[in-house]
Amino acid sequence: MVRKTETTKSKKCDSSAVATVALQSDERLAALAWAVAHPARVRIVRLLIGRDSCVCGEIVDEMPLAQSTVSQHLKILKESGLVQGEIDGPRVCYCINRERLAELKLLIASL
Amino acid sequence: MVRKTETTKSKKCDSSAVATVALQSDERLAALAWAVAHPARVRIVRLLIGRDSCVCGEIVDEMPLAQSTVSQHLKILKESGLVQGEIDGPRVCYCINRERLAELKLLIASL
DNA sequence: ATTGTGAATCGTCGATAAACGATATTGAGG
DNA sequence: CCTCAATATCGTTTATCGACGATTCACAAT
Repeated sequence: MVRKTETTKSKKCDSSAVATVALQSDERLAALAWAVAHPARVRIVRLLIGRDSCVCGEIVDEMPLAQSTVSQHLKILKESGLVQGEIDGPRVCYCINRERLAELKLLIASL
Repeated sequence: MVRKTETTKSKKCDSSAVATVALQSDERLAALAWAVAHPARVRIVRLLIGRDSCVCGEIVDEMPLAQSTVSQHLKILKESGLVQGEIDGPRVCYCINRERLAELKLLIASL
């Protein structure tokens, strides 16, 4: 009845060393899945995959969302690593990080 | 500069009829990804896949979380369809819904 | 150096997730 | 019928998301 809650509270950062790898894998998968866990971000990812070359804020034009909102989603996608952004003159070109995408696919496929 | 925000506000439920399928696919993928977008839920899914047969609240024993919290995650997994729960006597057995899992894999793989 | 445009950030708001403890609920068995 | 154990649900708290408008930042080009 006492639930091993202490495990969470007392030693959050150092783990038991045994299942560490699995846990990290869980978090890795969760993080990548999280990036794609919103319709708008799925849409963006699809857009970027479609145009093999990079695109910039024309993403905004393709979405029924405010520019700032799209920018937020792009930020999340960038943080997950699924998307990369390069500054190209006055605008920013985004493109898919194929490696990360492959990682996501692998992690999901090997479930 | 006026952003087509109206699109969202005025006609949220009926879409242009063209990209409807794609949009639904986006939401489908997002919903399934969402189920797996949390380490604890990834863990649970892995547990259930591991034990091909159903398991019950021994899931709780495997997790450093309170019983109620695990129950919440299970609820989310159930709502996504990834997991099914059957009442088996005093306890509840959970098992993976292989079809949904396959759907998730397919949707991700076909990105 | 100034301006103008595309993009990121800030601040806010409402909604929802995540976690917990406490309280219901359910079904087996005495 | 009552009890016990396993789950689910409720209620609360804190943190985060998602969306927006407004502002700021960065860079090319004049």
